[in-house]
Amino acid sequence: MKLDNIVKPSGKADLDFEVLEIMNSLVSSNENTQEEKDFFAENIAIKRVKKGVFLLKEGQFLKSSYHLYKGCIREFYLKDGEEKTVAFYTVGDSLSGDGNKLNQVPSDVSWECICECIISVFPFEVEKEMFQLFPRLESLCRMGIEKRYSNYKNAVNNYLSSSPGERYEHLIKTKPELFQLVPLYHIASYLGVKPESLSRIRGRLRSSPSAKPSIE
Amino acid sequence: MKLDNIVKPSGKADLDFEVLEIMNSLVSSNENTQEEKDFFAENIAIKRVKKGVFLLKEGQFLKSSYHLYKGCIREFYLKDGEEKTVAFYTVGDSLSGDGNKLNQVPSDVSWECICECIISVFPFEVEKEMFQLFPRLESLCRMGIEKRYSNYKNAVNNYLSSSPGERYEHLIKTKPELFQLVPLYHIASYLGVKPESLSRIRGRLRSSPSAKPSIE
DNA sequence: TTCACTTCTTAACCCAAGTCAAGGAGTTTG
DNA sequence: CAAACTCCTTGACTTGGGTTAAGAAGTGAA
Repeated sequence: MKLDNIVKPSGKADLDFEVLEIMNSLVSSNENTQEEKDFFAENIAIKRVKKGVFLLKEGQFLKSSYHLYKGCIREFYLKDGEEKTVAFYTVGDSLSGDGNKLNQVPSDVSWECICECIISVFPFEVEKEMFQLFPRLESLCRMGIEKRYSNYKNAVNNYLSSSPGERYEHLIKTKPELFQLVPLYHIASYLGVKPESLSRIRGRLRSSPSAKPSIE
Repeated sequence: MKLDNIVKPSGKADLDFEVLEIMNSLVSSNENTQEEKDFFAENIAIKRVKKGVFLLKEGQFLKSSYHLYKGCIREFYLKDGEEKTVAFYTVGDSLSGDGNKLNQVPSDVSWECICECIISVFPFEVEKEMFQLFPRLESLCRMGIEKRYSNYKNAVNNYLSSSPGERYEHLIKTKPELFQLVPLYHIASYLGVKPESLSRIRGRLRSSPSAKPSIE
């Protein structure tokens, strides 16, 4: 298991126990054979990255998949000089650039760590090698992608059939921790409105708390 | 090759030459081995279906993938009793219920043929069998899904960062044939507005033809 | 302390989409 | 033929987001 580029938590000893724990959980899974786990231990790096780091910048070629063990990452792209936030990734989420692995095209999104994160790094070449060594895993990955694709479709449909206000209420219920991590103007962008509008939405909800548009 | 449920073009002889031609193209591809082509011939059905037929209804469990050789299919779901159109599929498109193959859940979208269509039908069990017989094809399918996922993401980003008017202009440029096949209120729904609004958008574009909002 | 900077809020005004209602054009049906 | 129906358009009004501008609250620096 590679441990390069580790940013040590300030004032701690040499060993990063948080990262070590994640490594251990990786190689002690009982969904994988010993060969598979050895392969992971050999080829997957766990890294601690600082707030503000970009795992991917617009125009770059993505070379690895990432998995988030801790922290929060914002995905955005530029449109008319403005950053449009399209996703927030938190613990347990994968960032895997689905689709642009072979026919490599420059990315049109960026991935920015909005706080210190712990991630695993899984290069595409290693993935390719893994699929050759363990065809069973390619099958699992295919199903995993199909599942993510399906979830994403549902998320898009929900997004499109709700108002910015409803999206706000849904987000604050399902991911309240985001509001501690991310400035509101990023959340506004994610909800599809300008910061001023999010302010008004919050104002409206404040004055009629959780009361749906009612006939007085 | 199965040819069940064929709707014969009216007044024609027993053989449906259009369908036969598609079958021939399927088994004469030179991207596939002879074994693979035999498997296709054995397991893929080509069907001609009438306008108005539903390939999938909300609540049903999808059991097959489809590929469109001719015609047009509308995908929609119900939201507050209203049909929200989310996609139009035309020649060359695949309808493959990505994601809901194994952990089967009832569909929340419907697929309606808006005109007579010619499709291929590929049951999931057959797909599963195919993956076991020809692992090479599972690899290709995985990459295909990744590509579609990626395209879909781009489409969503474009959708979200454009106005209904821009979406209309883009659609009429890229898929003008749709406007011959589909009533405008379905297109309105697809563009994310009510029919009345689409009328006004068309009116605006009529009075200032292809002139972007200009300072006079 | 003051100044600069970031983030969020508020107000005034404009514009586009939603809503409701009416009507026209083209079908199909009796 | 008229009646019914579908699809599209138009008008008047409401609503909510965009824009611009101003300012409040918090932070950090000189």
